[in-house]
Amino acid sequence: MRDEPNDLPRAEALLDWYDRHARALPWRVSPRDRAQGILPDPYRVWLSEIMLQQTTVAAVRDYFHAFTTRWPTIAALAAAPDEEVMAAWAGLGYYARARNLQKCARAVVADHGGVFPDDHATLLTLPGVGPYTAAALSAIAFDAPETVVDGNVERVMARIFDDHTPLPAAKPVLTAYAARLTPQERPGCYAQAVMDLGATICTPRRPACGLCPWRGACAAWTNGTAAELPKKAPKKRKPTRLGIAYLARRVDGAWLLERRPDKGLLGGMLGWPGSVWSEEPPAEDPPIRAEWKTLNEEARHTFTHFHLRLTVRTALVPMERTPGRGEFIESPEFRPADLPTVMRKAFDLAHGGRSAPVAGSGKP
DNA sequence: CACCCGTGGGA
DNA sequence: TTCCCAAGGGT
Repeated sequence: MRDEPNDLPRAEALLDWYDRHARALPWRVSPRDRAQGILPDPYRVWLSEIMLQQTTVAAVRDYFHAFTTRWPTIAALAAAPDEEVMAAWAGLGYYARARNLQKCARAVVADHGGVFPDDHATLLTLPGVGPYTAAALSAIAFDAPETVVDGNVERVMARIFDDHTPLPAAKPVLTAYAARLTPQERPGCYAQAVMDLGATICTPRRPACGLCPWRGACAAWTNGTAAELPKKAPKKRKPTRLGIAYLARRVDGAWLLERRPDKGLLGGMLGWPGSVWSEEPPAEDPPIRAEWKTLNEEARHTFTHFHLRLTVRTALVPMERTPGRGEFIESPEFRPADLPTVMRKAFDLAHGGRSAPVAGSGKP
């Protein structure tokens, strides 16, 4: 860290800015309404926070609307079949979130009478709720003065204090800075305000320092280092893995699909039976005996830590033939939108053209 | 602590 | 094309 600002930034200055510039979001209660003592439904706050983990507001919007329309309460969500929740989450990514969403909903119903706990320590015990989400729920849904630290807050703190320690090593220090600035008053608005500041003004690239209410107290602004912060540890480059997907269609139109195991990549999601994905050319492993044809184009997809090139093979199989693995799903019940994106890409290639989103599914 | 876990949009 | 990034959590 270099020169710390002489004066700490004041929460009041940020709250004034937030009162004027708060974004209206479907899971949010406006600052004006919060001033009247109105707090948001903890269920909606929780759902939005889980969806927003490592995910943009733009990507979350439609999913949030679809979920809250279909499952308006945590009891409704807890009662929903796993497959329906996984299908509704399809395309949003990080599918462990959806599995933990169900676990958490059921835990709240079973262990807390269907009422979201308002205690920070208890929140931390819930599946899928870590330090960030527990603090966000405490602050936003219950107006408790907890310190939220997400990627936005890390960036804002690194700049305010001009801290050049690379992430993730810097996280504890940045958390301590954030705690120093957290006010006792209006903690819910403050939590959303810091994150909004990071999302709209103190952005990763080309921060709009000229518009920042905390500019006067920002060491990085003084030193001209804002744009290069926060520092990050160098990333590894992604290897490319190869695989084969087998898209079998029965003569009656049913598709052969397979539920993936709960653990690991795309856990719990529906997908095409296929080979293992590795950097070596895959061994053939068809799920059913058939005359397989290979598509000219392969499906390409990038996951968190590798690129995938997926060879797509298709076949038409007679009614009486039984698969070695997977299960035929009748055509009317099969919705491509229920598949994770990589599987939908394979389907689109086989089917010719992008599959249409299902009406009312809320998917892009 | 290091690694695993998706996706789409923008530079 | 390629890289980076987004309201992290679990193991």
